[in-house]
Amino acid sequence: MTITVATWNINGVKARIEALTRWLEECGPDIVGLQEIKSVDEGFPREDIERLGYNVATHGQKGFNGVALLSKRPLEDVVERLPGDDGDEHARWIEGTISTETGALRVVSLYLPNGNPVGTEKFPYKISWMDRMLERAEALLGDDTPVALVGDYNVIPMPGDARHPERWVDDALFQPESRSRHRALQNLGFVDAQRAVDDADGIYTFWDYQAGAWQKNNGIRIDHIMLSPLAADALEGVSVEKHTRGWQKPSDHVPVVASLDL
DNA sequence: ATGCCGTTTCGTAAACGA
Repeated sequence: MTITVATWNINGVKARIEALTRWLEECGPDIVGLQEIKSVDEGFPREDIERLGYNVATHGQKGFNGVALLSKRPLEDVVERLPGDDGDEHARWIEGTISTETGALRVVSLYLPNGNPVGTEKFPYKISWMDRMLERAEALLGDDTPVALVGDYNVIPMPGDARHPERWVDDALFQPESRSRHRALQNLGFVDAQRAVDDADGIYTFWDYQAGAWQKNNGIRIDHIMLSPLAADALEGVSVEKHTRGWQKPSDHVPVVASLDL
């Protein structure tokens, strides 16, 4: 049976509830990882989403960051922290498992640190966070359950993932240290779902609000669905929901959806 | 380009984002 798993950096769930519910009704994904909900758990518009038939698990934070999982099936074994640094209070990680008639899928919604500006403490925080992510990703491979690591990675993996790669060479999203760790995730066995189904350049998931980036198609691909080998074997297709960027009051990111025959 | 735009906060300017 086909399970659709999606990721969307919503850039403020309360400001975006109209677009979010519109897209959930239109697309009907089985499970969605949200990032940048910018809300505490108590402020999350849970009822508006539950009304559409979704279970909701949130890991919120005041003001910024914050991740969530929305699932038509019950969410089991929810974990809200990335291990490796008990002092890290940023809400950037939530994982949960859904059961299907034929098995299960473990889904992580992750919001990887931006890391800018390079040269401040923000960049080593990003890199050490990625090292922690790699540790957790490797541990998840030890289970029999297929895994989907979905989210805003804040990494431009390849030059072809940016309209103007030369403009990003000094940016944390395109640093060799960021890109090599994204490759390390693939070397563990995780597959970039988008590249697996279509290796074309020029497929973007983010367009800045500034300087007419959307109108000029000055975009980057930084929202990724990374699949463990068992999940990648089930991959049927990927959709970048580009049309949502043209809606009223859009997020600067668009959803990415993978279909898995599990 | 210390710019552009958008969301959030014990707000009315500043932090954060990419």
